[in-house]
Amino acid sequence: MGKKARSSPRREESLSRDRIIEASIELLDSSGESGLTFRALSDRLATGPGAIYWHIVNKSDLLAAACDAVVARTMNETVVTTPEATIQAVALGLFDVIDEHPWVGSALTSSPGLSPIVRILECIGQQIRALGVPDEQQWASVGALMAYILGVSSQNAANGQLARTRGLDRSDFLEAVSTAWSQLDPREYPFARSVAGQIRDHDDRMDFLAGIDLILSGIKSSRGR
Amino acid sequence: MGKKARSSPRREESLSRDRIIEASIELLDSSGESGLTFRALSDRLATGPGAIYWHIVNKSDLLAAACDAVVARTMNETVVTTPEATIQAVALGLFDVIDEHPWVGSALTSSPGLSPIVRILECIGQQIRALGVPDEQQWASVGALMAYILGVSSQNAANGQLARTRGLDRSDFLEAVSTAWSQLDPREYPFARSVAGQIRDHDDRMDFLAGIDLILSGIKSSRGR
DNA sequence: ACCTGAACACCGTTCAAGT
DNA sequence: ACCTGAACACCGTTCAAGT
Repeated sequence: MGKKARSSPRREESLSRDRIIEASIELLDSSGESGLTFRALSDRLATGPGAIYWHIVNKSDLLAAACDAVVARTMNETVVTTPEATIQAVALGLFDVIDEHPWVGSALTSSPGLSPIVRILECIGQQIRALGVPDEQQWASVGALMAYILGVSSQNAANGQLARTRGLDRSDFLEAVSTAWSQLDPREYPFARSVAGQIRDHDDRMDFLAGIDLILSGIKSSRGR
Repeated sequence: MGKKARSSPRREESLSRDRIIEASIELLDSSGESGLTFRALSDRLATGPGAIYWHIVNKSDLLAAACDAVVARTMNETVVTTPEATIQAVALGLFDVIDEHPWVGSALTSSPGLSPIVRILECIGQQIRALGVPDEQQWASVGALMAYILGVSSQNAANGQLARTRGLDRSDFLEAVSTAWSQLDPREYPFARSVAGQIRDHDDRMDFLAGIDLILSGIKSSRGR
């Protein structure tokens, strides 16, 4: 129970941008967005807070870099087959990374460096092209898919975090939302009340894929004009 | 040039939750998310930082309340006509509020109180029902539309903020993104390069509406199974 | 019941000083 | 060239004390 019995292992390698980013990801995963602190980070890296600034410009740069690293890893893992299957695969891949690393969701939207966004756009864009979507419609199609993928994934991850904050697991959380919605004023919220039941026992990933198919079918049906 | 010549007008009314939320919105609009501070807020309200805690539980509650107030205002302004037109109207309404109040975008995603989300879901859900979408597809349809609307609007607002940070107007910013993309490695980023030209002179709001139509056509085409 | 404002335990960031 | 760690100017939040 010694005051501070060498909590972190003695530093073996010298500091580097990559080692800092790697440690940041671990910190973000274990303690969330608010857990990434220059003090916590320098503790883990067995150095002082000032040292980090030699390799990283500031906190938002650090967050963007961590985000890019995680996204790049996922994009590289995606196997390219048919356009539809590839889009589904990359969508599910992103859904799962964001679920595993909830901080990626919010970091992506406000990402000052655009690189992770461009990575995703490129991959989806190539498939949209392969589908034979005419030039003028490519931008809107890719935009719709990306907004959907990132939007739903972020919301899903935010729900998961919110649930965790309240000490519930996912199904307890959905249960709570479901009953809250079913108690809304039926005059003002008829629709929310009517879908309250559906929300309880649905599969987030399946619904997510159903939405992708919906958008893909919209893209294909308006392809011939 | 007196040290501090009564910067804020003397308080006339007593403090209240509504007055605090109103002042928070002004502060968020004028100085962004980082401008909302208990000290800045209490200055503007001519009181001490502790007083605010009598009416508000904490900062995230305050942000959620400000967000809800702005969203509720927009939703109430939307005129209901045909389902398609109503969905377009509410989508454009949200696009514009989020453009005007960029902080709403990020606050909506991580909103711990779900009320603004439910407001939007209810409005869109009623239109989806009116379109005759079968029960099992309603959830996915509404989810796709909401994710698209909030996703694109938030991204658009984030771009605007990013541009402002760098002291550029919107078209200068798009110009910069366009040239950055056109300089990407053609082997790795063929698609991004090819759409780089399109990004320069496009109308964000028009593209946004095109995406809505795309999703609506997907919803309608899969409606009969 | 409502407000005050000092105090606490944090932040990100800087920078003289070291090696 | 790279690292150290004290110091600065902030935060959100609490709470004894006032009215």
